[in-house]
Amino acid sequence: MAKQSCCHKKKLRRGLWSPEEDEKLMNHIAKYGHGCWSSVPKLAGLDRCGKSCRLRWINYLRPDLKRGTFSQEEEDLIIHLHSLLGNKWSQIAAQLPGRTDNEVKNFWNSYIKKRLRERGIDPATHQPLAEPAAATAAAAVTTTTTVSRRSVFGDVDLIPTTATTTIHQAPPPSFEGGSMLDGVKLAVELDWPVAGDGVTSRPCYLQGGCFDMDALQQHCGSMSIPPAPVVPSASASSSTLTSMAEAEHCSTNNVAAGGNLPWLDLGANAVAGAGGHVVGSCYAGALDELRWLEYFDSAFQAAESQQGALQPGQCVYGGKDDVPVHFDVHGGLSNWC
DNA sequence: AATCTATCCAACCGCTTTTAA
DNA sequence: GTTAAAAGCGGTTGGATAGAT
Repeated sequence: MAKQSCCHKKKLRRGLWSPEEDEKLMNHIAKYGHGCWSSVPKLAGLDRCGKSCRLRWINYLRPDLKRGTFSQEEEDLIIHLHSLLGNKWSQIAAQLPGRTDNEVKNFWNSYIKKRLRERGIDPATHQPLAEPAAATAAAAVTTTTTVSRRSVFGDVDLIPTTATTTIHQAPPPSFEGGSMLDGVKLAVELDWPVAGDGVTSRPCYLQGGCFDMDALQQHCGSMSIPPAPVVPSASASSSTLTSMAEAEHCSTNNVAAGGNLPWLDLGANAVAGAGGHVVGSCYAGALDELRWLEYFDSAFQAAESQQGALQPGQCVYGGKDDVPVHFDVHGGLSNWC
């Protein structure tokens, strides 16, 4: 028999919160803080369980909540972080100031998942959905152990060091001084698989590169990989173009298109320059399309790049188009520059 | 106008982890 | 070291609402 919740046991009120209940809870916390949540309902005069009060406060009443629709940058960041962390909603939400894990989770399930599927991307794996063409590409990937999954975006510092999955949160990303992806620099301690534990290949992301975890473990051991310089990736550029378009849409001051995105000279300037001076809001839709197409394409690059691996000595960022290079760690770490 | 269907999101459920006794 | 309570987390549910028929 299923265990009854605390609310059931005590026959407490459940369901939606009334404005009066919200007010009681807010007043109580404003005066005394929440302290021990189990004592909050009694002290606040609420017929709720402490757990329910806590959830209501965290997800709805907290004054620092942002609420409202998610921005393009937030969406980009969620997709990116999900590709790294999976359904670790609290960790993802921690990178999004003013957003709750519940909010992020709902947004993912109701919107992002659908959009990814529409574009032929499996939201669970961030790889192309199984289709004839995609299956071929996927088969190519499985022929080697060097590539398992590719980062959708390539501009986040991820530094594998030890054996946990702790995200060290950088200072909150700024919404004003740059794109969110630009603001978030993550150092991740990855959960290294132990040989024979059944985990055959997990991705390790380092600023546009994608590594086979086992391979990296073999090669790195306890070595520390120095953070590579922040280099714009082609995949980041299109999403940022969208952001730029939106920024332009929101601002009448015509802030220079790339002004708040210092590292985004690549695609940004190309478009802004070619189009005159700035990207008008009317291009936002097209840019969004571009972004998604690029995202889709990037999923195939895993298969493609492993066939055209870096030549010995070739710099990861030495490509003529600044396309993030995806290389084999077995012989590729020395190529990092 | 009435009904059906899809979508969104707040809240709940139950499990795991952390903390305190 | 053990146990119970509290807190945290991710998955799921159900009600409200919008849009389609």
